[in-house]
Amino acid sequence: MTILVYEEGNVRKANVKDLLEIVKALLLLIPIGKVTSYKEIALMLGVSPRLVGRLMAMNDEAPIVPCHRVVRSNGHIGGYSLEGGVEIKRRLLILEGVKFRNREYVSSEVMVSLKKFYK
DNA sequence: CATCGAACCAACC
DNA sequence: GGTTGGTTCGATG
Repeated sequence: MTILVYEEGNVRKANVKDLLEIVKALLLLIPIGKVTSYKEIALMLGVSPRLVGRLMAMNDEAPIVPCHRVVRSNGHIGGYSLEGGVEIKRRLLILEGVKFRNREYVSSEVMVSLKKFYK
């Protein structure tokens, strides 16, 4: 369960459980009607975007912890492993006021950087 | 814009 | 050990 994390020029150990808690906290910072990307979170944590996706899937408190507000870096809606799949994800986002460019992509203006809230 | 291949990395079998 | 994802990037047309 322990993995390596690249942080501020150093490599340190962390376990997936801890990362999951951090990710949850980050997700709660995303304003309603906005989204962020797997990449953004991956860069902040120093892990691979794929792992971020896995962490989302491990989130047992969805949609209270809004893992549906995370999309691909190019705006594509991405995936959703919970009951209902991407359909539910899209519905939740629309419900929150997220604008879509088309069925698969959110509008670029709803992407928000989490770094603003960091530090 | 769309598709493709490769790198990604812990979980799962 | 091989496969599988809630991905990304660069190359190509």
